Amino acid sequence: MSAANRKVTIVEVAAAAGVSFGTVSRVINGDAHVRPETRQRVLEAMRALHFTANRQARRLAGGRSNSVGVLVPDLGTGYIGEIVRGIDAELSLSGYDLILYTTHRAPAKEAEYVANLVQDMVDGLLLVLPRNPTDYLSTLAQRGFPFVLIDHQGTGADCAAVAAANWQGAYNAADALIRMGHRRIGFITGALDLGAAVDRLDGFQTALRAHHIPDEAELIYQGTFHQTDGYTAACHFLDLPQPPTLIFASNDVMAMAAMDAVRERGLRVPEDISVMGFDDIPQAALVRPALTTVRQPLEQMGRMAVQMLMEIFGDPAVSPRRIELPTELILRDSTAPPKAQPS
Amino acid sequence: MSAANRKVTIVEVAAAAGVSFGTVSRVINGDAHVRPETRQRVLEAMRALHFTANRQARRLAGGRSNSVGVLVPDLGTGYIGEIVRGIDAELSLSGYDLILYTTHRAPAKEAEYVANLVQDMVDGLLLVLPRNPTDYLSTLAQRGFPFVLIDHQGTGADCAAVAAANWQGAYNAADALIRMGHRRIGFITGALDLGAAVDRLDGFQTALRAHHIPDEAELIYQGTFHQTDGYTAACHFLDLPQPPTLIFASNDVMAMAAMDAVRERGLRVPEDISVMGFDDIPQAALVRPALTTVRQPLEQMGRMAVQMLMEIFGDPAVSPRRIELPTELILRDSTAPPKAQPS
DNA sequence: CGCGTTCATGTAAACGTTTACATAACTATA
DNA sequence: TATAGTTATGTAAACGTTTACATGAACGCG
Repeated sequence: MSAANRKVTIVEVAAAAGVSFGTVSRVINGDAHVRPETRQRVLEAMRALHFTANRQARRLAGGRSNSVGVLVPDLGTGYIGEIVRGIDAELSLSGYDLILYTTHRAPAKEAEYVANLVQDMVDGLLLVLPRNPTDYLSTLAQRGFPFVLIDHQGTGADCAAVAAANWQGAYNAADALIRMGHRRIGFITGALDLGAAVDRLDGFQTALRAHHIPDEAELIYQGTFHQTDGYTAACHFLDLPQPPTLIFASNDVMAMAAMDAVRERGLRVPEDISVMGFDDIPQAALVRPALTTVRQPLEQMGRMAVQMLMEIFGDPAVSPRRIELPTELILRDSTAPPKAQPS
Repeated sequence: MSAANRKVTIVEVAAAAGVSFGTVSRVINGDAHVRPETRQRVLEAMRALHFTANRQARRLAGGRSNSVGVLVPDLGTGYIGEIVRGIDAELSLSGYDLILYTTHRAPAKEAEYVANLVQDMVDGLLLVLPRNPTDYLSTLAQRGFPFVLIDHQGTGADCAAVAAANWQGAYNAADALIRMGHRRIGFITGALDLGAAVDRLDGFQTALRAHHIPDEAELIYQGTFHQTDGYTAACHFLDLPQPPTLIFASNDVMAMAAMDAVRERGLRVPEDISVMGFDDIPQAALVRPALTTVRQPLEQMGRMAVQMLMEIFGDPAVSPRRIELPTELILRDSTAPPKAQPS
């Protein structure tokens, strides 16, 4: 109501409530040693003065800042965006603030810098899709700083992590499409320095083997998860003497680009060739034909990561778990049984 | 190299460099009063010790935290994401960190709380699409706290702001499509408590008038920018005795939903009915048929806002400007001249 | 009824900086 | 060569909290 011109501090609240600032601090931090009636008085004073604790000072003095840092590689693909949505939603439930860092600019060295920097700002860290995190992960772990990895198939080191069942998703999808009749499948990999990409490729190849389909080199195109790869990969496949009947891209973005390439050749999806992706980003359902894909529970991964972090906050000694969330094949309109089946 | 276990402070750097901590502080802040050779020694010590200044302490002591807060309503639509991308890119150029707050949870009152909270955390604020900002805007302005509004057609109060030429965009688009032959156009509005939505509607209606086309109530559907509105609006229009030949949605998300509705009726876009949107979010180009739309320079709006903020940092007394970035009609495949033209 | 406990509250130091001020070391001037 | 005027550096207080410790009041027990 009244336009307090300066910042309201704990001391002013104390004065208003007729107690010392120490007591106010105790009330804020929920310390048990404060008489209910005193607490009430303090609470009222806080409300009346529109008091909000200064997080800087809090954290500096050794308390919690009630915010967690989120490191993401970028914001471009929609894929990250979904994860962040989940994180944000869950975080706000717990009354934490989100501090977002994009690290697309940060090669090797900057990583440690960022980690360092972030450390005295936030209570914990959420690392989305860390690229080569070995550098600072050890530092973090060793200092006992709370963090959880999202979508990183790590070195197996015992870090708290949440990921999607990439291998399983790729396997199941390939299996289903093979049963549908496809035997020549062009696969576009992701950036193979990412565990997720390797897992998807591996799941795919295992399904092939399970059906006794030979693993032909010309049907594996090495991509990097970027849109352009989808386009060039599709061109490569279509130029083959015997093109595949299905293109399976390691993510949706590449799959969509592949569809464009197919159409540019005057071919139709899925009548002439089927296309599928991985991720189920929002636009996968919007694109025409709607994209068959493997759904990663992106938003839920974010939520889960936050929950794990809160668990760690509660008990720092808790042994780090790695949670793998299930993926699900989403059949839409971009896939169909192959039209001409020689076999 | 060496695994410093504790946080490195200014004092340790001072010891290593053989100077007092005051001098180190001066070096950090680029104070002129320090001998070049001393500065060199301090710099080396900082590097050797992997020193990074503690932002909390810095800000608490009255300095800058080198981070700016960004308030967004949510992260869902892709529309906001683009703006944030621009902000992030430009911010990192200036060496600032981004602190992201999503306010979807924040009705009326929380706004002031958030603003208060944020204030002692960041050096400045970027408010994306503030809903009813009058509450805290005055507080902010009155305290001389630096901030700039993004995509808010305000009360005309003199706040720094960047926006897109919504009126012009809608006018030009409508004008172009009318010249293409459309005379019955169904318009889906956005949430009319948002200035942008009003401007688009107004631009559209003005174009109609300019071409002496009567403004029929049944051809204006009041939406809220959400996907479902697009669907129901399209159904409404198609059920009309004389359906429009073009549906003009106030954003891309509604336009895409409208296309779905059209297709469900067994009609084809654009052969049977044209559809267009507004924003040019990334998926607008991906969707089939690719969506005709009005491009808002989303990313650039973010960049511009940061630049304005930096300007304010540089000289707080600078008089607040309102910048309106031009919009552009992007003709894609979802629009075509109307097929049967009675007139 | 007095003394050791327990519980509520006040106090002081610390967190890592910045900034205003004090001081020491130089210059330049007369 | 003494002296005022700079310029570089050191020092102390402040920022708004938390936390360990000190104090004082109330209470139960023998």
